[in-house]
Amino acid sequence: MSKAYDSQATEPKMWSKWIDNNAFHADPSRVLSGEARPYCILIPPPNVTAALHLGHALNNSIQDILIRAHRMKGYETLWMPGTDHAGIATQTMVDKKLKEAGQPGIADYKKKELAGENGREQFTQLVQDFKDEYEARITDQLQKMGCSCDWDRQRFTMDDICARAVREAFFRLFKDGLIYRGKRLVNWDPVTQTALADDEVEMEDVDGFFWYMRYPVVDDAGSETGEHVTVATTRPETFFGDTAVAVNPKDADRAKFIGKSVKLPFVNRIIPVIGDDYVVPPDPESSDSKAKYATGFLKVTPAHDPNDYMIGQRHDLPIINIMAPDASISDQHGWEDVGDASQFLGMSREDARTAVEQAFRDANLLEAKKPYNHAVGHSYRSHAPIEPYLSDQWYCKVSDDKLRGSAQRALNPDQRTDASLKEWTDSRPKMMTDGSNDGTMSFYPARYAKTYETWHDNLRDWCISRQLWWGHRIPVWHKQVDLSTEEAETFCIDSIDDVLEGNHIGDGCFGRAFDSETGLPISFEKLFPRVDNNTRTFLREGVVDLYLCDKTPEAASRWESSGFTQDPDVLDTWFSSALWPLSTMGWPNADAANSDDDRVNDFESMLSAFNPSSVLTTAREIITLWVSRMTMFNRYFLSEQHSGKAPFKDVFIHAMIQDGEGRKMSKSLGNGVDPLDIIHSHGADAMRFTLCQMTTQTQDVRMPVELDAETGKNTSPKFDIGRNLCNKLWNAAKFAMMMLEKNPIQPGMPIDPQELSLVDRWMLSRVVHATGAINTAQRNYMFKDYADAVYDLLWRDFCDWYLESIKPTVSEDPNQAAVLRAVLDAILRLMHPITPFITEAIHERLSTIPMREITGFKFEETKSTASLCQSGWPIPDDELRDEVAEEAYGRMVALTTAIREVRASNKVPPKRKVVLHVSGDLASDVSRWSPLVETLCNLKEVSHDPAPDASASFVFEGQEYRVSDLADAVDASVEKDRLTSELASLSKAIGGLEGRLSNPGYVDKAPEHLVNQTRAELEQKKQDRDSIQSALDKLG
RNA sequence: GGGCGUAUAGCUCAGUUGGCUAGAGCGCUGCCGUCACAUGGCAGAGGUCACAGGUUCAAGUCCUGUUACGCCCA
Repeated sequence: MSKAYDSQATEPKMWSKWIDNNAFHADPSRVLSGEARPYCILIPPPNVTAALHLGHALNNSIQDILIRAHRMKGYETLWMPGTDHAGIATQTMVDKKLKEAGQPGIADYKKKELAGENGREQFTQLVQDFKDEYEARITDQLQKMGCSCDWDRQRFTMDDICARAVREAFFRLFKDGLIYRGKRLVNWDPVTQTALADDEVEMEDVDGFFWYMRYPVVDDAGSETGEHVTVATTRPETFFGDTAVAVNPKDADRAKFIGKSVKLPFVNRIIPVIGDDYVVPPDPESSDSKAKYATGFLKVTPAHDPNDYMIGQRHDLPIINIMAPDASISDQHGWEDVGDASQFLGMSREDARTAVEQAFRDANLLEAKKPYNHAVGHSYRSHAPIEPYLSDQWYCKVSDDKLRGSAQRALNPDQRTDASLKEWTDSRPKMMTDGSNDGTMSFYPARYAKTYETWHDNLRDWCISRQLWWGHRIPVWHKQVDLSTEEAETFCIDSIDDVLEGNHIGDGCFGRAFDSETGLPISFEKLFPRVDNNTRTFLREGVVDLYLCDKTPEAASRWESSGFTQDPDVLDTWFSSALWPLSTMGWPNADAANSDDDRVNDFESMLSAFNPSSVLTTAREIITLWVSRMTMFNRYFLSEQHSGKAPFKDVFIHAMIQDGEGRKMSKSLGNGVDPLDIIHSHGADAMRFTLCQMTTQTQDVRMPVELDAETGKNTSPKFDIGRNLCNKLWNAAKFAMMMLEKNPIQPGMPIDPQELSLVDRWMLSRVVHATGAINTAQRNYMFKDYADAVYDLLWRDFCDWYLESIKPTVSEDPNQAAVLRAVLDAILRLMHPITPFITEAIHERLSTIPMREITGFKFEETKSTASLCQSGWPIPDDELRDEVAEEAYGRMVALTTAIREVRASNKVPPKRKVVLHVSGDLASDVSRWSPLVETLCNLKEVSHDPAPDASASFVFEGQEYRVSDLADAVDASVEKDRLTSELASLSKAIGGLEGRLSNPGYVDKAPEHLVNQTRAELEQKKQDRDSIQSALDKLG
């Protein structure tokens, strides 16, 4: 074996071994037959937009640790891998790359599409190529990290199987009335020109202004009365779309204006002054900045402000959209009465703001302009300010109890809050109801349940359409139909030949009709009025918009020949992500999935074997974006009588890695660390161990980032911890196996642990302790505790003490050799989930070394032992826990430490052997511990004679002992200093203990065992002090 | 404005239901080329547990308030 561990040479070999053994493949039939319990993790599919960063490395290391541990514990283990198409992010990224390369971007392809030249298809093909490249790159990264995913089942959110799930889900929700089309204000990103969901909008504080604009009051005839009202606004450029001015009816000074009218300058539109509670009356002294800056008059622009939209709804105000999709001022999208404002048309909203200010100023209509800092929504993708924009969008009615309530009820009742349960009485989990499936999902750490709960309490309907090309196209076809025509009648009657009920049109297709005039839905009953019990007729007047949702692959050919056009929009990426627990398992059609995927043929078993999954491991911002939606959909689509099960039992939210200054790692700051760089410099195991050890229960962890001068790449000294640990393991194993190969273990009957030496019994007991600690840590997702337990077991117990202790005896003691072999094996298994490559490599060699069983030192049964990765987890009997050995060995360690201190303070050269003088009880202990003490303290001999004058003293368990032959002469002053400082610290401790015991409250009220413990401790310290004092006295 | 988190050694972090003289790793100081490992060994220095009150026999830990920083939501 090499002097140091070589990760670069080892990792590829071990990876091939696992793949050749098919070690990661999950077999659902073993679950369904009851042979094995399932353990399943669905990977949070990384976006194909970019390579993985350190946060991914952390998240996936955690998942692999859990997966590998459970595989070794005998579970049938599935880790489902895959990637996410990430609609807007990927499309934007490809567009940017094309532009950087000087090639046509999406704008050019849009022109092509308009010209009928297939621009959409050409562009999405380019994105597809990009996706292929990044998917391969991400897969490679995960494999380099050692991720033991079932690679035969890898999915992509836009592959055929996932696409079928999306069509099915959309169809069912559409049919059930949980998807609707609505003209609403959306969060519009004018740069990417798409709607965004609420959670895709980032609030940023912006230094802006309040503008105070005067609107003249007019009389009934429209003539100015000479009065005016002053509105305060942060967005003067939207005034073209004002359709009212509002005041608070309780505002005594201004309520008199209600019912009057004002004239919009330049536009010359006459708009009413209305009363609405929403308006905040002005109060210059108020700490509320709204009241402080308000004038009491609010301009109401329903098409460009969500609050104004609500006011507009309450007062039935017109909604006038004054902008084009790129947010320039336009009279082409719903604004007709331009009046004298045509000079502003075509301006960007930023230019318009300046121009409007100037125009008002010139007309003496600008009263003031005050600086104002406020939060403005920005697109998380383009970072442009969001424009509230009126448009037709598809919504998923997540506010329905079947979705929202179901997600609330999924939460473990211990993690619900009283306030939420009180407000949402229906959301109380119905745990007592048979088959309710409620209350089964728990968050770790528990505090994150609150984020989940609050999100649902405040949930609004989810805008699911995106004006993009990269994504799942909405499976809806539209046609405006004039019902009076013969063609319409023929079409409608023919198409509903096999009407079953409602608007069900044929197999897999469902339609809804809306009155084109009013936009109101037209029911089936109205469209096909009943003549008598058996006959229906057809409504022969009016124009309707027909929307047909068709989930079948033949949909396009079926409807487009009849003049229908497919909705051009795609679905929000999270719609397909939300189906991940279903689509990856072949839902809704296992047979079709089997034929779509030639790698596996057991989709029919997957859903029942592995859904719900065991745990979802993710970052906290995903709770709202993804956890919620997966829960709603899984429960909705798997519901029979009751809501289906939540898609996972546990949700583990891991910490976020920041740099040394507490900033997010990001490309723009240049403080990111690339996992592949670390794998290259330190090895995958070192990276994994370090990340595992950093994973505490807090929400942020810091990783100081340094630029490596040699490679020019970012790294962190923290990874040295992992590298050093691997090297330590490598060398300890090398040493142990050298011993074992020199003196091979003879096979024989299992060894009775009672026949083993002290240090062997101690070491076995340490393994039992560590195994327990590690199991507990895993169960509670305490990854740092796991790493620390491994560190202590390997480094402190095994290397520092066990290996050092057995050096003189292991070659002559066959039982000890067997223990060494067994303990190293157990350590490799306990470490394997964190550091899979190195442990596999060592185990490969260890498994060629003969072994002899030790009674009670057992390992879990697994379906294969072809590699360590597939082998069983340690399950040592509790009887191997040996408190007597731990106590005795602990005393020996304390004695060793005391002697080493004497040696160090007297500057005894490490090579010099000294003489220990003991008498009394300790003498027999030391002879029993021989030759451990001699080896560990480097003793020439243990003498029972009194020490010569040239010796140094130390105190052990209240008695004074001496060490001689330290040097040719002992320096009395060093000795004196050491003893004096020890005496001082003892006196301080004694003072503290005496103080506690002289406090009557303590003796009376503290538990008795604690008081006794304090008394015993005081006695011991006093003995120590007296011994030291007497040693000092002898020094004179 | 609401919610959550964090503040402990120079740095990164542990510290369960209150019960040690507050721990670990890195870094630092001294010694060590020793035949598993210098990516190592042995020994050592280093802390008013953010601040102010309170509860208690006992507070890093519980309560109240304050300050600073971070994140999420509005």
